[in-house]
Amino acid sequence: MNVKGEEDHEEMMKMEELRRGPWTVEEDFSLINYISLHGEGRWNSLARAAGLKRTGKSCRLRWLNYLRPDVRRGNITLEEQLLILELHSRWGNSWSKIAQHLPGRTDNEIKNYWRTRVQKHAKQLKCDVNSKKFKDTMRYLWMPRLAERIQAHSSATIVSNIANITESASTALNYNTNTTHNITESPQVTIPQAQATSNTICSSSNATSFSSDSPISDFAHDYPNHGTDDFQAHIDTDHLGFIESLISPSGYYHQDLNFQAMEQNTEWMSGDLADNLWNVEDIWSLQQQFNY
DNA sequence: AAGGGATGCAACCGCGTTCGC
DNA sequence: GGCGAACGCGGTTGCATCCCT
Repeated sequence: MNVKGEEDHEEMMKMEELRRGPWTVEEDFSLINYISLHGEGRWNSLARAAGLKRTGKSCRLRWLNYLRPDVRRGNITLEEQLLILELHSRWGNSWSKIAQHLPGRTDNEIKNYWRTRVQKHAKQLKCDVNSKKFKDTMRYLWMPRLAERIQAHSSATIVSNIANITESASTALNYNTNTTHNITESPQVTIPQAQATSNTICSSSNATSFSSDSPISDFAHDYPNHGTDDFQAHIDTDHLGFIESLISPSGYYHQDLNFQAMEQNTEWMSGDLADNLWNVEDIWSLQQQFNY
């Protein structure tokens, strides 16, 4: 065996010692314990020092996506869904960038959400997730509906509080539905202008007439930490301003869409969020009104 | 009850970037 | 400035679980 061969063999031996696949409780404990004592970083040496037969990469991933104390687990909330849609429309698949604006959520989690939920619906609609058709469907149907539901769920608590804040903040931010404004340090939440000149912004005639029967428990489920400092802290004022802007009559419903008829005709706005927001048949029939 | 497809998510991989020597 | 190691990101895979027949 030549020198190169020996090196390869040694590398293989090292590889054989390394564990892969799901982490055990013992491994998790070792990693948490080590990081709590010595901090994170230098992942390869950390893995060795902690006695873990894992690559540094694997340790880093396990820590960031699962073991970190501030990782927020559980269902993606309405608000988070709305934010993901908006930020994705702005930045595309920059998951880590998007994740920075969803406290406690990891890029991996957001990526998985996008792939399993959003792309699934694009597939069902037989259109590309990056197509104008799909983006418009998101923008003019899904996002306003999410915003409506968020307000319906939280009108007595969060949004009313935030609305006050937003109102005062909007002055400082020179916020209105036709401008952009800052979210934390960088995202510019653009309030869409309904296809520029060809489609004008219009109001929904009965935008607040639904979802009021949604059980309050939904809210408790979606916002398990609401009311806590932590939760309040993660509600960015500007995010809520953005949500408010999506809600008619100041929102940006497509003028050609007959939402009143749709709401009378479907049940897709009530019940479980994720499924009912995307009643494919309803959306598809509405899409015909886009005159593509 | 079983088995096969669908789904969701944790984990891995490859590659580009950053850092430190 | 060059080089290797470490880091971070987006894409992909593998597997456990769920659901339907």
